[in-house]
Amino acid sequence: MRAIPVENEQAGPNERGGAEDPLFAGLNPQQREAAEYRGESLLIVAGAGSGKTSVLTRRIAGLLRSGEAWPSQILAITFTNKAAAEMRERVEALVGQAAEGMWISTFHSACVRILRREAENFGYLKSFTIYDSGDQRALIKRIIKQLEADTLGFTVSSVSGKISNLKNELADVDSYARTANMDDPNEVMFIEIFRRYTATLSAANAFDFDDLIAQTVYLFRAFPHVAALYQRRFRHVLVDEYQDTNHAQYALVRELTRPVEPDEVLRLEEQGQHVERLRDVNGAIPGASLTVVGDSDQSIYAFRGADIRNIIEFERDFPRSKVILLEQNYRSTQTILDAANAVISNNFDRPEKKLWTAVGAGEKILGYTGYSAHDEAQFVADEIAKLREDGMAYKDIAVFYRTNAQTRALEEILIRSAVPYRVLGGTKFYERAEIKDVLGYLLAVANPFDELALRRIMNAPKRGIGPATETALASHAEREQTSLRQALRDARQLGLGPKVTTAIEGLAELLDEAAVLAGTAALEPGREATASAAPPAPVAQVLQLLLDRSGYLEILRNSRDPQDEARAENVEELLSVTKEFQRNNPDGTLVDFLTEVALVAAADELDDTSGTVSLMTLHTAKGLEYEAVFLTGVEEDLLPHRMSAGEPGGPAEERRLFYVGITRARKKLHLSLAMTRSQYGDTSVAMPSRYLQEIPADLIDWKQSPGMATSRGGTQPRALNARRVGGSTREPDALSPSNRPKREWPNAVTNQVRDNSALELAVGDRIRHSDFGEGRVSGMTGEGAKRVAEVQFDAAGRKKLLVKIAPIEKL
DNA sequence: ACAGCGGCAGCGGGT
DNA sequence: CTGCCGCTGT
Repeated sequence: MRAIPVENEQAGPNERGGAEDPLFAGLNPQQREAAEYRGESLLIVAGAGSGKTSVLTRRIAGLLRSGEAWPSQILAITFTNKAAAEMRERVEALVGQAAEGMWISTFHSACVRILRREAENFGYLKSFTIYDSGDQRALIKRIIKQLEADTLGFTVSSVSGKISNLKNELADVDSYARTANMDDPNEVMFIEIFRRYTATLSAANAFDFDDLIAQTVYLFRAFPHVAALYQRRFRHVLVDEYQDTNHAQYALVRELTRPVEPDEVLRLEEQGQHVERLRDVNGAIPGASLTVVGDSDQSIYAFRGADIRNIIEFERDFPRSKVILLEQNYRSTQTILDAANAVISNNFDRPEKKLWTAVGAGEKILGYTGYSAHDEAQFVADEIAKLREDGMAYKDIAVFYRTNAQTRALEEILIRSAVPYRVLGGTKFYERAEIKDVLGYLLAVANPFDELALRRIMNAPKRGIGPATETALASHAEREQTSLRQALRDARQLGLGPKVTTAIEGLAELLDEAAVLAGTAALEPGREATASAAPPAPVAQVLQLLLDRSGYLEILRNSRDPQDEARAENVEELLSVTKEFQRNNPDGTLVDFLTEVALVAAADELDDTSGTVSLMTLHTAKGLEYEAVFLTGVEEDLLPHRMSAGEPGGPAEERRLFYVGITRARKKLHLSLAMTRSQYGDTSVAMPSRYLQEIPADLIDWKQSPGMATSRGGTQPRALNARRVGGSTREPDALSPSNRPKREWPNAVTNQVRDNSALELAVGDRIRHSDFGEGRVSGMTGEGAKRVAEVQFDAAGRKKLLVKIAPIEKL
């Protein structure tokens, strides 16, 4: 993260004359108005790089300085932990210690805080578990198997997607069942799955990610006196990235900013809450002031329910609202902004907005078309080397891609080229099996009703508790109307083998002992007596006990599987995470630790001092900026992604994703693609993305254009942009027949793709390649258009070539 | 109960 | 190509 000076380092000279308030120094007139405006509701439409965080943080600082608000009356909500951390840091830089009393957090962590405080009001324990998507999948998988729903075509991902969408719309099983068509067996089955899923979660005293928001809304709606506590408390609610809010989040914001009715105000007063200064003439507490910041052009989360209408219809939703547009960009060169504006203007039905900058044109965009993903990656590595020679630091360079699968080729080449890099947001530490196992132990201690956690650790490490034993325990619990945890304690009654019985009892004792140590023993009814009067032990100590006595770590260390060594190191890493947690949070409980782990899963605290190139998906890139950006894989079926084609609004959303990528670059933007791309183990021809055509030709220097790459030397470098389809640069989002990429862009690229289909090749043939020179065919695989030749080149080494399009001839 | 295997489905993004 | 599932043999 960049160092955040108090002055706005991005803004140009102050455009207003006169005595300057240092708090607002350097803000342009629109930014300043947005920071100073006072009213019920404010929408700040903040284009990419327009300094919105500066505005938000100054707005907060202004409220505090003028005495309009106490820190505790401010709630600032972001989507990511990273954004929350940055905002906190920047507010701290302005107001110092006062920042500590503010809630600056993500939607999810704000809701967890509320739910933990209020859990006991609606049938949960405050030690509830948060199920991540992996847990959710595991649970759904079990339910599908129980119900044999796979025979009806149900998959884990279809079910979890549907449940998630419903929760984002604030639907629950019952409300959904009321509207469903019960003549449809698939509907009936889905409802049964959903019902069991909901029941299991609630029996486990657990919430999934979507529940965190939805349940908070239900809580507020069902208990107005609970809602009133928060409506009274938060006088200023600020929401970042408002274009990414889904319906549940929107509803939450509405609930939080609702006025408190006079009778509820009286109730608050009876509880000893201070209300006198907040009451209006009618005795009500007016709704909190709401500030939302967003940019509909950067809405890229429709897949998880984000509803762009929330921002588009803000003025209708909040009738007395004010809208302020920030269009001056302090990040990129005009060339980059021109490209971005040109691309995004192809999305129709968007509020007009054009970014501009005072910094000048800058360098052209550099384009490159590789023969393969590796060739493309080599371009990235080579250009990074050049940027280095020109004095750019690795940390100022980023490489973006659409899908995580694309990292492989990039990583291979970067390693080979000795470029230091790190992958942001990839496979996460907390998703590794051994980490989930160990966390399972902690979860089972923190929440004895968490059946999923218990099942996970039952046989990890192996103690001879197989599926049969697990089923026996579960049915015992069912029969006795008790928990799985209690069933473990009752193992002796089950008539299992002596070895297994001892193992189960050992696990039950270990968990009980750890619960006493952690101070969670009293959670189970009837076991209060075992609770210890001593204060809860630190998390690390509890974990150490669990690891020592379960033998988990020991078994990994003694394993002869070489991978287990790395797993053991990961577990040790987790142990040091718990120690670190305790240092930072001396009073932090086990539940606090587990909450942090669940919500801050990406341990990608970005420290820009690391001196590495950053690799990430386009989604991860939002909100970040780099001196130089490589946007890779700009191909049809990748960007726009194949799966977006059938979705309403899909291609438009993919275009916004491309736009987000372009606008991350400060000085130098690179666009690259490959002519062939491998997936599922085989290689196919890739077409240049339709979005490339939307960038004016004179903004891009093609080091190798798609045209050049297909017919060496024959075409003009800018053939790609040379011919435009007459008049129509706008395309409807639906994939109408007249609108398929190939038809719409009958340009040089698609027409010039080489076709060697007829070329006969066999092992042993000598060939000449226009780049790699002469070589001998050492292997042939694949059929028809996917025929691949493996060639041992005399000078260039061994390569795999897609025969159909490779620039080769037989000798 | 469990290791080892072969067959098959999946790579769309994140709290 | 990879990871997961179910089958088989011990």
